[in-house]
Amino acid sequence: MQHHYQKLKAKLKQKILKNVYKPGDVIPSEHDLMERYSLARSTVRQALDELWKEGLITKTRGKKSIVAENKKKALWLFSVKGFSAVVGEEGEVKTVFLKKPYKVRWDKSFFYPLTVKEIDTGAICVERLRSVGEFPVMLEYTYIPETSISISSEKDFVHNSLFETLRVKYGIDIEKAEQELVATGSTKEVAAVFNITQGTPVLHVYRKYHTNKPGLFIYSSFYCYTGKFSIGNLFE
Amino acid sequence: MQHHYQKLKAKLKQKILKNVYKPGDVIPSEHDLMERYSLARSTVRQALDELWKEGLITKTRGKKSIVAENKKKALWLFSVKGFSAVVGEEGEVKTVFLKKPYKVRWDKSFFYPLTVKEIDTGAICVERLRSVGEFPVMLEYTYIPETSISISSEKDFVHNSLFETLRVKYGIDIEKAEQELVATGSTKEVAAVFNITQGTPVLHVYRKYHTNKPGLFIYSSFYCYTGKFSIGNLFE
DNA sequence: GAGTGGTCTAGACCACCTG
DNA sequence: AGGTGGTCTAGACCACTCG
Repeated sequence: MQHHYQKLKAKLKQKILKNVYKPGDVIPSEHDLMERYSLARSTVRQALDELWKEGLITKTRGKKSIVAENKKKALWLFSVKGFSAVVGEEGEVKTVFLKKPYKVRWDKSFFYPLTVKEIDTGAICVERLRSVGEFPVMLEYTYIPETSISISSEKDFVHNSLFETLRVKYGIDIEKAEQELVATGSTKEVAAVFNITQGTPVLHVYRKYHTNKPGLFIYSSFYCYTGKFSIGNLFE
Repeated sequence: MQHHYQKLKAKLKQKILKNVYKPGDVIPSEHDLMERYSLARSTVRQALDELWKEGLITKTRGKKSIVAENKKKALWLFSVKGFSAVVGEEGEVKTVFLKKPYKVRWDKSFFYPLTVKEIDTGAICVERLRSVGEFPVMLEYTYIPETSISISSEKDFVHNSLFETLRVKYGIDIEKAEQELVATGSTKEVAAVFNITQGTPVLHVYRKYHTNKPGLFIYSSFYCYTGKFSIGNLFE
């Protein structure tokens, strides 16, 4: 959280999530934000653009931007900030760590090609289940190269958040990500977690996170049950 | 294709797709592109950022950007420019119009809320099937408000492309889009098109395109069979 | 140390919206 | 007509890469 646009983005996001700016409200114009925070317009715009991509505001030429109505029953998870922003009404998003984080050796046929250095060091796997209200919706396996990282208990997490922990304790920031999507029938294990019948279609996502540390990538494989909530995103 | 960054993006994209810049090649630095095309750096960067989001180049601090290796068996369709960019080796992407475009009245329970004006006018539906090589991968239904648009035959299409047609003939540019994803079992009709057994999981996408014409939105509902090719995208 | 991409500033013009 | 967001310019500093 070092760049100006990230700080501004975080401030506005907080105000939106804490209902200082309510759904349907206008937010200050780019010009106002420039003056209020002593920033150049392009910096303000970068912050607002990211808020738009996360589905928090809508922008229209000639009008002020407004806080999005969060009525959708969609999960907005195609942003590297992950899962937090989203989902109105139906209930809050909760994250549960299924096991203690554990060490693994990279599988020979990992879903993304690995560098030699990555293969030499092992990885730490974190298993998490996300729920909206009572409904489990996302089962995630995250793989972090063991280089200079030591997480051995869920108590090591800051604010119960993996990425927050990486940022605060290790200075690791997520900058970008690439992913691949596949629709697949749920396995017995996945079905059990989501409380659905085996074979029910689920979304399987493979993800590779790019960090601010050159050569350091974080990988993730997760399943989404879209029967209760769809997956939403915005793009250009 | 009016803005400078869009023109530059299109030029670079052409060079990449026509293999003037081959996978693994470096492309000219931002500074070079500034001078060559007499543009400001931020304009060059906007073009390159969009190419990155479409998966055509990779960027690294301190190094020149390079043309991405298109080895992935993934469809890169989360960009409003649609389908064209993608998929190496395995074969070319083809688009087939399944029927003549036909008029429909909006369904009462359309997948996105409609304005009164939209409901009053009807819509034109275009059914298309996309294939990679021999494999059909995407069955799409696109709905265009009938306002000031008259497409009645597939021969009305420019370059066999719907969006190209809207741009050239009607001055309609797609700027942004929002979408929702659901994993679902294929219906009999969908299964028949993809030549799979009924119930095989497919990805169902609902999409709303925002255009440069205020109040004009284009809607799309499509199915992706991800058994042969996954769906890929990049984000921040 | 020179080159590169990431961030940032301080202006500008335009098309669009509203009163 | 004045305000708004979308595009654009012409600079600047930084962290990083590489020879």
